[in-house]
Amino acid sequence: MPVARPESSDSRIIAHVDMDCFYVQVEQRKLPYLRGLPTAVVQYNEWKGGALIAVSYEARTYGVKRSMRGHEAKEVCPEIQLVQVPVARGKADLNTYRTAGSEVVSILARTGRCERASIDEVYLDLTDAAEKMLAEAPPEIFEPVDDETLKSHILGLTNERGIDDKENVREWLCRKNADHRDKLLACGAIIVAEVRMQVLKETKFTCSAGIAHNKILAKLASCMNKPAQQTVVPLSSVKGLLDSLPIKKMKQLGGKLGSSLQSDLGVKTVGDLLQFPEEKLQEHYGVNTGTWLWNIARGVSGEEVQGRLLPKSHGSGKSFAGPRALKTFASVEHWLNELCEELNERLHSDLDQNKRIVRTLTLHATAYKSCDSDAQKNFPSKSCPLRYGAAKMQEDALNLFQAGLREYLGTYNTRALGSQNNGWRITGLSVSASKIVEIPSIPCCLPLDRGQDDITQEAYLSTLGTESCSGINKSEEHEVFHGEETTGQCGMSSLNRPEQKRKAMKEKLGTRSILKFFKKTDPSCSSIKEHADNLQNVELASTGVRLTERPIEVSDINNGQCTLTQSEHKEAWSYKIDEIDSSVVDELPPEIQEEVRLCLRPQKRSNIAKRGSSIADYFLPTRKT
DNA sequence: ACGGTTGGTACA
DNA sequence: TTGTACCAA
Repeated sequence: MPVARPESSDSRIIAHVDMDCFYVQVEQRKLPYLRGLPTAVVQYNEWKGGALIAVSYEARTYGVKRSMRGHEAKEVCPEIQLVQVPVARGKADLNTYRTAGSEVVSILARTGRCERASIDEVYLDLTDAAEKMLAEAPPEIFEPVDDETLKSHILGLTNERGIDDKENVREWLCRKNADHRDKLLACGAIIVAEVRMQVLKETKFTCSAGIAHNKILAKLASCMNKPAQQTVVPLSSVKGLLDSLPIKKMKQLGGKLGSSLQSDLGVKTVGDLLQFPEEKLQEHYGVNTGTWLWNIARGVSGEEVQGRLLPKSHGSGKSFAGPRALKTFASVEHWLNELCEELNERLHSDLDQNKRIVRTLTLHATAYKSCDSDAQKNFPSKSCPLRYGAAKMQEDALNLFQAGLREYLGTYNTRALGSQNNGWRITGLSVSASKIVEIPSIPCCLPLDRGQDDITQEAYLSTLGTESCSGINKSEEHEVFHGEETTGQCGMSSLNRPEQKRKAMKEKLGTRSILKFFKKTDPSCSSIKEHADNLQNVELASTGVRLTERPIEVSDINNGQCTLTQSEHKEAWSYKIDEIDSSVVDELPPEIQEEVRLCLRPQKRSNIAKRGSSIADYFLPTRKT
């Protein structure tokens, strides 16, 4: 539960952007004849037509739901178009959606501090941009005519004179005597409408958005009017909104905590929460959660937009339902190998594109014992330092599994570990990589060792050659995603980046792009500074000149990951460098080890000795004290 | 014992 | 720190 911060008096302007049935849109862009048809994306299709994971709005009108199987969907909507998620290595492969999500993030990030909340959701802190707009071009003077802005939904706004709805919204946006915070919200709405149009223009994807004074209200609002619409939450509407809102609608309260509030305290709506003193809530749910609940009831939430464009971990997993549960050690090994191959590939993409290395490998499994009475225990997750290369990861993952299985089965039953099954079943396996550290100055052309698989390695090297090294493509891509680069800062991409071109593009452009209101005041997100430092370039991007010059396509982005700005590297590096353990460096692809070591300060060796310095120590049975 | 897969956070 | 649990979509 996020820590509440009531002291921050929420006069920020926050937006939550939510892609509309995102996977469907990705498939419809790829297959344009699907546009306008009832469509769903299904994962696998062997069993009952596969599981729906995204449903178009046309299909929803037939009652098609995300929880359905493909066959059920066909029953209620016979003409529904079912598109399958790509499969690689016997499992669902979501890379195309990751890539598409990154396209969107890279556009939204131009507006201000940006947090990638999921593959298809983003938070934006538009406070600075809104304040700048209000100061320099307030809506009350430069009346917005933009249709997308006027289609906004303003919670609590009534249309008493029965005039045209858009005219009604325009009047609200332009009120001279409005509260300062309402004026900022109006600016936020204009900014969000414009950036949503830009997303549509550059990606062909629609999205919906909520604009409010904090994250939780923005999130709440973003799904109130879908698809392709935006909703504003003025301060004056908050109480009326929350009073009758079912408690489960609030983010974080859709699960057990929400149920507990309902059953234990009789709280049905957020408004019902208001009766309870903070102390009471703390007694029931702990200090942090109690305070958080007390604030949420009042529409207060101080969580900041994180300023993070990239995921904090990578995972690859698969479930083995019912009869497909794994019974043999060999089958577990097989699937771990597949999962590790995918993970390894994604880690190398991250290294390539973002210069990030990963430090920890974790194995999760779900299991049950058919005969055993001791059904409570979960299969324990296990982790160890991550060694790059598919073969090493496979070896380590299998060892982690073995360690977990021993613990899961208990000491008496260890003889059952042989390849014969002795009652245990594995219904889920996943490997994940976490503790990602950004590293500077890895030359982008280094041929990285991919691991053992020749085919994979070959494919990798070829993409590296064309995409990462010399090609025009790559430098163009850098230009889209990077801001100005700090000179002298381990300048890797300055080599092949056409700086001159930027300057040449400084010509005068359309007069009133709102993106010019982005300001550099927030030190916590360096990318904002960069964009502010390059106003002309930002304007270029926002006015579609870049688009005209070279449209963004799916193939422009390698593997579902955005590229970090250089100064983000610098900032992260400056305080994370000391944390890199030399034993981790040992496990990097040999070619970059030296590179990384050069950047390490006079070693501060610390915490490798706990388990011993050998990887093998991580797989021994955990000893009791 | 099946919406799957992928991700995030809080806490002990 | 590691491992668990919960949450979301």
